[in-house]
Amino acid sequence: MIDIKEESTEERILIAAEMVFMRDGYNGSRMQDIADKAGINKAMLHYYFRSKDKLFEHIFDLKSKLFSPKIEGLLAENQSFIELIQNFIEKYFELLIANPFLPLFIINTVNNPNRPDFLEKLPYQLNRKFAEKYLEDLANRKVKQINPLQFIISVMGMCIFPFMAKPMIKKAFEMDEVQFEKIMEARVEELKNYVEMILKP
Amino acid sequence: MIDIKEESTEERILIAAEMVFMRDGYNGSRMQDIADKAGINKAMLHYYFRSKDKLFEHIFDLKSKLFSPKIEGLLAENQSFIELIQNFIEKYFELLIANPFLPLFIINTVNNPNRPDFLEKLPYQLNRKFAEKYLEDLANRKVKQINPLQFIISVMGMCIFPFMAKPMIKKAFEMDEVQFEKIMEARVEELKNYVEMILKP
DNA sequence: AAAAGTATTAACCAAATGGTTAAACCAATT
DNA sequence: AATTGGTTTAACCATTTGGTTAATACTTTT
Repeated sequence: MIDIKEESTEERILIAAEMVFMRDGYNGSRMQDIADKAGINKAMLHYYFRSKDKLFEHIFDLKSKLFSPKIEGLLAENQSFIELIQNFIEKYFELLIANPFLPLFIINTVNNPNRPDFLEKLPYQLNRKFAEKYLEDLANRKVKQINPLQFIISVMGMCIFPFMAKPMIKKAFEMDEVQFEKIMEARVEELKNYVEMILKP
Repeated sequence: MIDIKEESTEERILIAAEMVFMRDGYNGSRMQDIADKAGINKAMLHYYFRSKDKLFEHIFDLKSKLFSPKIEGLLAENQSFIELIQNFIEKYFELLIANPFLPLFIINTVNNPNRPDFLEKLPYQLNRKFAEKYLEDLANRKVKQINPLQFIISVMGMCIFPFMAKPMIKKAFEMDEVQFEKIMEARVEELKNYVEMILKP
């Protein structure tokens, strides 16, 4: 348990709210729970953030930016599509290992029919840039012909799915937490190999 | 909207509960909402199923069996590991297209820390049988050497992920519902190709 | 037809929950 | 020291929500 006593009240609320919302989702979260975790009175939550909705929106805004990561850094170096994807997998796994609840949080929020506007907040540039780079390399015969849309969805799925299905995976393969983490670390290289096997002409 | 007026009260409750629980999750669902959809009094829900918990458990029991599908049928025919996986993808997509909310429902339930027992209810034989078959084919040099555990997780992820990320995918690639469904249908062949490219020696 | 069992309803209840208010507290300013 | 502005608290409020109850309607048995 992190000690959040040192921070300012507003920071403590944000840290507590992030913990609770990420773990329990909007509907499963209780303002009292957040207040307790922040070590403050429930009224303070409304003093700093007017309502549960507004507080949630604040957390979502912070977290949603992480989900489709900025790939400017990846694109900067003049690399092939295969290298680009492999690089993406590496960076994305770092993020997911640091934020294992992020996928479920984002996907649940975005699937909530009561909050269609939240869908707009996610950054979507990434997919187009991937597709562009793919077509460029295809013209130069540096990659096999596949459907880039399907391919990108596949890569995302292979990265994200295990973090959402973690309890099932642990159970199915009789793993403890440490073993699971080891598997996730090893997964990066495995996926990079798959990418090569699928794309290399 | 399906007309459920013809069915018995108990059946109508189950149909309504399935709709609501699958869409809104346990915490997001309201007993009143289920009662309204079933066209009955709220007290009837408690008359037939003692509590919200029990009703939810009933629905989960029915749906959880679908998630890790029986592969006896697939294993019966004496086929290679590659064919087995390809066959699995085909059958699994049929299921997912018919039950697009199933993955999110199961994964959310199983990630709920308040209900650790629900994790036990899922069928897990499938993974072991896949691994066995893989090792058999590996010995006969019919498949490349990969990590079967990582591979199975990858296949599951590639199948399941797009159904959970559907709102984001539609938004990112500016698709409507019909286009999305077409992409999902086409996805089967694409994934079967990936499997060959990864596994064929 | 009477009795007995089953299904259904309206009204009600208690707890939980998001949110408000008015007073108290505290730090800086004058 | 008094004023002022922001911060914090305890108590309170209204609504929602899962669940109950007692009476009523409907079916089946005798």
